[in-house]
Amino acid sequence: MSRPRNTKQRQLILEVLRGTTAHPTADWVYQQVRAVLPNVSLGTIYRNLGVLKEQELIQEVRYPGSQARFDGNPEPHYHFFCLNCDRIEDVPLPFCRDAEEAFRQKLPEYEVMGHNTEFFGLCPDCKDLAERREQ
Amino acid sequence: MSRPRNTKQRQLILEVLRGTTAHPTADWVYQQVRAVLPNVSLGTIYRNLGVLKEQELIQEVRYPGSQARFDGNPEPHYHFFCLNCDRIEDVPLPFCRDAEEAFRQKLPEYEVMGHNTEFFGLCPDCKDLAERREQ
DNA sequence: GTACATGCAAATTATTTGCAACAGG
DNA sequence: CCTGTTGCAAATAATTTGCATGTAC
Repeated sequence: MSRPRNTKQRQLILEVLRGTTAHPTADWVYQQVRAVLPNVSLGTIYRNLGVLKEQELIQEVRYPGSQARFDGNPEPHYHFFCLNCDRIEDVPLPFCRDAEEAFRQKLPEYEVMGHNTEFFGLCPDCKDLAERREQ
Repeated sequence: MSRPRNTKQRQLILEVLRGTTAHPTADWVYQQVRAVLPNVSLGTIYRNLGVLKEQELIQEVRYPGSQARFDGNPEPHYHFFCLNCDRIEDVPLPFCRDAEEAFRQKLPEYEVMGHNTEFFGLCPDCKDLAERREQ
């Protein structure tokens, strides 16, 4: 276990992630950071995303057919994934752990540490588009 | 929209996935299929996994830090992901759509088509190991 | 001063694709 | 036959790593 340092690269990556709700990819973060530190490398981005994840300051979100996405909010919360435009949004519903409790009751031999839930479907924009196309 | 054919490669890939509960990677499927059809290529595996997904005969499961995994059971159900050994298991709890309904009530401008939930923690084997190590 | 971190580039991993030959319906 | 599919190999995309140098503490 090493103690991570507060490099300006790492601070900036965290700021970038905290400053958006778009759940961006590593490459998007890279572009943003590069606007401030033009010599930063993509390797540094990936290494720091890994460190920040280990420190539980950020989360990684995955969805089939999409590359890794990052979330500056480390608290458990729901995500919505738009099947049409690949957008990921936060869902303003309270995070409910009832299912975890049911799991522990039924299968006590497991250690359940948490769960992720992603809803999927069409975001308002894509739903509108789809409805217009139908007519 | 083209009509897929029943090639022996595709049939076999589906059988392999239906014959395991291990949620294997594309490469594992490749090894299994190759035991029967030695000339099959990995490209064929990936192409067919894509087709089978589109036909909703299989599912793809993703978890941070792990490559794509495939599930021969296309019905919505819960997964458990072991943080220590990367194993994915099915969870024998009834699939509950209450959260989807709550989502629709609160955000009717979205079209919610479903949701995925993965629990995570330690499987029985890894929990035992961890407990023994603690002593 | 001593790790940890960086930039750079090369390496690795995972997945996709072009194409000529093949095969299912 | 016609068109979807295959095997092969090369290409692409995503991510990781080795290493000499730089920098936080």
